[in-house]
Amino acid sequence: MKTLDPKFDHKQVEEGKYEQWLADGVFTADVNSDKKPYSIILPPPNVTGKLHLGHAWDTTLQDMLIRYKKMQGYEALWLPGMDHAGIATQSKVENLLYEQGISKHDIGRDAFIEKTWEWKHEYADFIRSQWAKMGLALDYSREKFTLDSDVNETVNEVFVKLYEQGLIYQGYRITNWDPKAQTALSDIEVIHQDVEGGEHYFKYMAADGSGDYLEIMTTRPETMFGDGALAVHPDDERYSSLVGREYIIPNTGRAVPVIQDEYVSMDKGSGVVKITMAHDPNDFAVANRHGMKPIIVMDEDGSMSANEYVPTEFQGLDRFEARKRQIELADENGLLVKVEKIIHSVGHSERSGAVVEPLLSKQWYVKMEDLASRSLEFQQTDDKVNFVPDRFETTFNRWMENIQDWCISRQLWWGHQIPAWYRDGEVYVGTEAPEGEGWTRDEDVLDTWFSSALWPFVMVNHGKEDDISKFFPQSTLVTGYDIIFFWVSRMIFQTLHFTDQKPFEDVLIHGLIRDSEGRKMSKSLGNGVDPMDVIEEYGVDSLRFFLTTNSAPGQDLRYQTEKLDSSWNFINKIWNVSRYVLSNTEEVDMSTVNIADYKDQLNNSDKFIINRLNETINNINYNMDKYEFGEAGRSLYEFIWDDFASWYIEVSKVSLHNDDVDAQFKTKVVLKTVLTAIIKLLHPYMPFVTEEIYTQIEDVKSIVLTTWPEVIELDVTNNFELTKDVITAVRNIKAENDLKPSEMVSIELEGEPVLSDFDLLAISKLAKTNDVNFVASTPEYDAFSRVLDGLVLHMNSEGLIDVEAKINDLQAQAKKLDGEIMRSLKMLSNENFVSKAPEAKLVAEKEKASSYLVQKTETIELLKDYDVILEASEVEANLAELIK
RNA sequence: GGAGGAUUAGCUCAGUUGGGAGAGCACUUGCCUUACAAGCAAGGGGUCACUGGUUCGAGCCCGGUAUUCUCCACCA
Repeated sequence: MKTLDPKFDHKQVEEGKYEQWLADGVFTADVNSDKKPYSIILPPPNVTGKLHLGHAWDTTLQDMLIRYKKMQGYEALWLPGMDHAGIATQSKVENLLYEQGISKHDIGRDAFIEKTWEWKHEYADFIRSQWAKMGLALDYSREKFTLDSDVNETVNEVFVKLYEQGLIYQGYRITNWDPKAQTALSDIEVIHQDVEGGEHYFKYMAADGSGDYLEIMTTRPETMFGDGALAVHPDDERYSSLVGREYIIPNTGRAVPVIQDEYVSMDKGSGVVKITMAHDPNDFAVANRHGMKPIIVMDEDGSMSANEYVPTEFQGLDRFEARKRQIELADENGLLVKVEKIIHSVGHSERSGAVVEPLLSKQWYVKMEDLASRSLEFQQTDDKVNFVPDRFETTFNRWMENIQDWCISRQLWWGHQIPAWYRDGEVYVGTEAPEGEGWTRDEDVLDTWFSSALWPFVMVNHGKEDDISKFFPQSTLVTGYDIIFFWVSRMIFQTLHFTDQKPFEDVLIHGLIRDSEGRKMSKSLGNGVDPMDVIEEYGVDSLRFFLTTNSAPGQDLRYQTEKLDSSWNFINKIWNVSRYVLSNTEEVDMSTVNIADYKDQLNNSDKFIINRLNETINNINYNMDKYEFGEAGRSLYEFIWDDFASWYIEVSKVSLHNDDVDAQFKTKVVLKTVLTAIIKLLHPYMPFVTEEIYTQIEDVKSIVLTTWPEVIELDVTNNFELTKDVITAVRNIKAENDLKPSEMVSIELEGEPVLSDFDLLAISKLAKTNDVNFVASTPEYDAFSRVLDGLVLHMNSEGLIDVEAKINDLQAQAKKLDGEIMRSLKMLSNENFVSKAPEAKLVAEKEKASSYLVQKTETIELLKDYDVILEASEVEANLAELIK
């Protein structure tokens, strides 16, 4: 048998374990197993770079669930994968090329895609090495990538089917355009940020030369060249006479007519609005109602178009330059009324950061109405996807209720190319290219989330039909609340549509990880923390325990090194506890020994620790099943540190140093039984250190292959209070001892001799005093006395007691008891409490009250010896009456 | 404009059907006690944001207010 090193060294503990797990195939799920299935699909990370702390958190939660379920006897599958992350990856590679002075157009589509695959392979390897560091129980035999050919096939099939069902269509309308990445975006890829802008008021002079003008406000003067009309509300009497009259766009010679539309608000600004149909979604709608033709004045790169509508000096100018110039020029021409600075919300591209431009273009859309309503109806059924915490279901529902059609085409090269072909205005959509000459394929690719949305059924649909029947729908999806719209909601409606099933039973939503000051971790702030650095310093087990026990579900988590120190200390504690137990219990073989065989030899402390272990196991099961990892972790922490290490191990030393060989062995059995359970319970939180320790308890390949601890079925219920007495006695004696270390000569316990000889021995050893004995009545000598639950503790300091201090001490005890008695009286004298409270609560309260009364009586008796007369109060009499 | 968090000890946060306010870190005191000084033992510290209500009883449930964060929508 190996022994544990004196000092916990996370690097030594982590060394080689992951490789061994993979070699032994402990993470590989068997589709033919009889065991109940449990499955999770890993939210596929983007192949754009390294994993950050948020990934570490997300994956640790999943890893805990997988290991927990495996040990509980489930056939647990955790399916890894990565996402091609279209726009994100493409811009990374473009930047890389840009640094070399190359544009993607220089090398062409095929070569660019080849370069991107190289990038992908490099980062995929890197990500896998990070998964290994984290210890993730992933089944690599099933690993997928969103651009794998079989995934691509499914994506194409889905696209074609949706097209045939009329749920995918091409639309010519205003979309969110990223002029930097030069692609369309969906609504949720646009991030609104408050920035400083201006409300610019221009004069649109009447075309008849009368000198009349209308005052028009705009925040985007550069789009004025695209105006097609000025609009007023039909009911606005101020302007009704002007309808049809024409006004000249400032700095141009072009005049536009006044039209009426209910879209215009009479009470906003001047009540006259310019209609710029190709560069504003609302204006586009108005223009369509009036049969106006769109006028495009800006190109895809954000520069002003070179056409008849844009004045020559503006052509090719960047949109923001054009804005400035237009204002200047209007001012020079006396057409600028005023400019008011404002803070307003402006859409930015999630990826490139560029200000998003509403641009008229032809794109592919998913029609959302039916898909959304089906999801919403499904969430009304008992079979619904269960959100944890459930408030996120409301978030989901709200979004679904207000959803717009989803723009899915992207003007990129990296991604799933859209399976559509064109010839002379004809459109063909199919999984294969159409027959015949002259067809050209759509150059666009699909939104990266279009393929991610299919993950739940694509992932298990790779030629393994059995996997689907066994592991689909998945059991739990774990992700952050920032991903609900992008991914969770889309998985739900796509999976419902294509499989008539939900994608997963539960969605566990966690928060965001923040820096120590509560700010989001971001590149621009430079406050990001690399999980690999944390692992280097604290070890992965510390990181995992920190991540899983320091927040409640759905709440954000602040990264604090103090918490990691604390986690490290806990693991160090576990390490030392294990060292103690293992070095003292070598002869106990856990594969043959059974604690039930020793049930008649168990002392109060043995039963106490088993009782507490049972409570802890129940508590952990309860909380793990509710995804309350923090609560489960705290319960383990308290049990291990307070009950096992601080109490039971100290008591075990008394037993092990005693002469009774049978008792010694029994103590060893308890020690090792409890340790074995603890290490298993800890495993999901800290796989590496528990593997290290467990393989020294039993000869097994891996702790993952063992079983989850069960409650020990022994009658251990009646010893809790006795051991509490022992603990309280030790605590009291030690407290006194600290004050007067050399003066205490003996300890007497007055009352029925309910404690065993071993208990008495334990008290004297742990409190470091002379023998402890039972006495029938109050001793003659002066002693500090404490009234325990059912016993009176006398600490004999042989006449050195300060009598006044002792009296004060006893009176303080009495006063404290009075408070408790008042509280009990209040509750028990309340008819509503007595009649409404659960029976167990009532009984417990009566027992408490009874104990307080006895203690108070004892205290009064003790005070009598010093001629301090303290009568029992009316309150106590009343309470005594109630208890009967 | 709409929605949802958060508000508990000096700091960061738990608090599981309503029933005597907790942890980690920090602080004070005493200890190198044969698993652990990254430890052990003891201790101080809180009108649970404010306010009304329900209840015998509220940190917890309901209404309102304040502060703060986030998301969604709109802004010609």
